[in-house]
Amino acid sequence: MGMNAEADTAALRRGAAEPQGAAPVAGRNLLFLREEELRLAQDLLFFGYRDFTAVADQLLVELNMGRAHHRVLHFVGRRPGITVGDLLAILSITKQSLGRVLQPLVEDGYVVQTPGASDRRQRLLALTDKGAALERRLFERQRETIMRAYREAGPTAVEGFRRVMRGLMGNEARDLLKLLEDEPQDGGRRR
Amino acid sequence: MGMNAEADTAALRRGAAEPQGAAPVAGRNLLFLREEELRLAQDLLFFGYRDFTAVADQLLVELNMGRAHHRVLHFVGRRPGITVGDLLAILSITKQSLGRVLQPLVEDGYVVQTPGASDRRQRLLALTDKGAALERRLFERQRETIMRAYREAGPTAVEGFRRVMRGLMGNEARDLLKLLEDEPQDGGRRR
DNA sequence: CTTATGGGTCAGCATCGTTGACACAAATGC
DNA sequence: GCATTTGTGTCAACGATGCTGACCCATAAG
Repeated sequence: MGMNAEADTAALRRGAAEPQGAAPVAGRNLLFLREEELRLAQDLLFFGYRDFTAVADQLLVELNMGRAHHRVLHFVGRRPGITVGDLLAILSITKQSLGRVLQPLVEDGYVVQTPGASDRRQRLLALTDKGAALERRLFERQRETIMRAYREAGPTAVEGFRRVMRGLMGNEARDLLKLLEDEPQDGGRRR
Repeated sequence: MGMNAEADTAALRRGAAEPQGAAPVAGRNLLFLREEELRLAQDLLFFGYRDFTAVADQLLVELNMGRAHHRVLHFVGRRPGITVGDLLAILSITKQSLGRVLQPLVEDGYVVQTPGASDRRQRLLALTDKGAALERRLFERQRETIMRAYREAGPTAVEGFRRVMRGLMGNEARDLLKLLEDEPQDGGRRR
């Protein structure tokens, strides 16, 4: 299964009016770049993301929390010891917006802040047991959704999904993603 | 680098893979269903969707509109002649929330409402030329993003991406998606 | 010692989602 | 033919989550 259709036909790129209707699927050159296919991608992203987030939202409502809380729990869980600054970069929100969500999470004992060892201005974030437990409950919901989608689609499709999703990101997001994927327990974030 | 105990325990807790009891895909391992892989999926969806929507947001800000406006323009453009009720189902929001966005779009001449032929209570929605032009400008932005991702990933990956995204949706969303993919039911422009 | 940086916080505002209640015209049922 | 249901609009109030501007503190760096 060859991937990589690097050859870019300028005609297709510029959305030259492709024939609709009886488009042969056999050839599968760069047909997947037709306008209709790209519009479909918009739809897929909308519905997919909408339903993916919806499953966790149900639980959040019961806890009087919002999606913003979930995002914090998720990324702090992903990267225990993360700095506030890095978290802000990941979420792409302002300090004030984060504060409004983070503060209650700390007060309610879901997240702990500890001064950085090398830089005591930092407040390194981590989940408490309580926070980890909640994050896990939220994860279990989405896990079901993702697992079903992955299992039905199969490994090859999953690999393709990953490639496309990475491609949708900007360079900055790709770097942030690497941060999350790294194994080191306490990545030496230099400043 | 001070060691972070919480990081270690969290990492350990996450380590174990657990192949679930479903029938294995013929001859293939299910490693892509490990917890770490599923967490990665969460990250990918977050960053991917975030950056995908961000490109259009820039333009929207200049026009004093929000993402909600874009969604309406998109789906009305996808389905000219769509009823208010169907649009509500697609967006999964309330009549009131839609009204706040739709009303200005109509007043500013981006969308037109025409009484239904068979049911005159309905207000069938369609884009005006002005609306179609705006929707196209927004689309062009996202088109670049999707096109790049698709081209870099290749046809096989794109097919996989589609399969996974469909799998993430609930049944209801899948039905709605079919509605959008159906042959255009006339009612307006098509480039 | 001075300045830059990581982080917090107050005040106010915008967007976009919610519920509840009510209005009205047209379709539909009996 | 009248009662009910349905499709849509709308008012009022509230909640979650973004934003900007301004200012503070503690610590790091030069």
